[in-house]
Amino acid sequence: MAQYSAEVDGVFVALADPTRRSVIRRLGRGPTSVGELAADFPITLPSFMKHVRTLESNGLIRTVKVGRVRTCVLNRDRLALVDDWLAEQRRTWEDRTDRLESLVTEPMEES
Amino acid sequence: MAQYSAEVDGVFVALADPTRRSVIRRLGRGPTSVGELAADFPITLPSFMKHVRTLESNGLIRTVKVGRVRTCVLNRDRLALVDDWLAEQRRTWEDRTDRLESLVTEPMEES
DNA sequence: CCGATAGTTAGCGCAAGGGCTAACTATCGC
DNA sequence: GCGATAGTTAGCCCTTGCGCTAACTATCGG
Repeated sequence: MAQYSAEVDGVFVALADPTRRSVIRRLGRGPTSVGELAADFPITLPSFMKHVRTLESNGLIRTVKVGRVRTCVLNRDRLALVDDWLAEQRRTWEDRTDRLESLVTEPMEES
Repeated sequence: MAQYSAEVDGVFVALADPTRRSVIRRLGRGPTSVGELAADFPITLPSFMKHVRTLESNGLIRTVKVGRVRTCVLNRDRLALVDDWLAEQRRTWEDRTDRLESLVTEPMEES
């Protein structure tokens, strides 16, 4: 039961927000300043910064401030945790026969 | 900007909770009744049911009630959305050179 | 039919999440 | 040095999420 990994949890929590997922996508194209990133979203800078902090504190991005500009960089390694999690799922369900599945495969009316 | 897919969003939101991820893992081993699932967690049944509903309404599991027992089944297809999302990330960042990355690769002191 | 079992419904409490404004700090450019 | 630019801090609001109890419904078993 359980197997609570705070790391994995943090990553999933960070990815649960569409704004943050968009930031990740954007950063896939290369490092970008906070201001430039924020311009894509209809929220205020302070609100946006919270997302940046969340992403950073969960390890999905790194940021560096040079002068007055903070630049964000994607941390791909961390996304791999999601991959690992998915892989583990697959491993689990490949280990078993699917006989029982058929019992409920055809969707019936909800009670 | 954006590309808001409610489906993808729902899946990530559902996966953001450790209890729900554990349920997914468990269901990887085969269909299981609500009661049996709930026994693994230190929360009350009604609380647990909310997680089940969340998983179901986001398409990660299906459930069928037979007599007084509700049985849950994993819906693997839905997990594939996560896979797709990750694949898209990789596609994006494979399309570019990594020159800029080095600028910030060595962690500096936080401001 | 009656008690036990398996979920369900209703409603409540509280902490966290995501948004905002206002006001402040720290460069940069000239 | 001064104004504009780029973040940052502080504090507030409101909704949502996740947990709980209490009480109810609906099988199942005998």
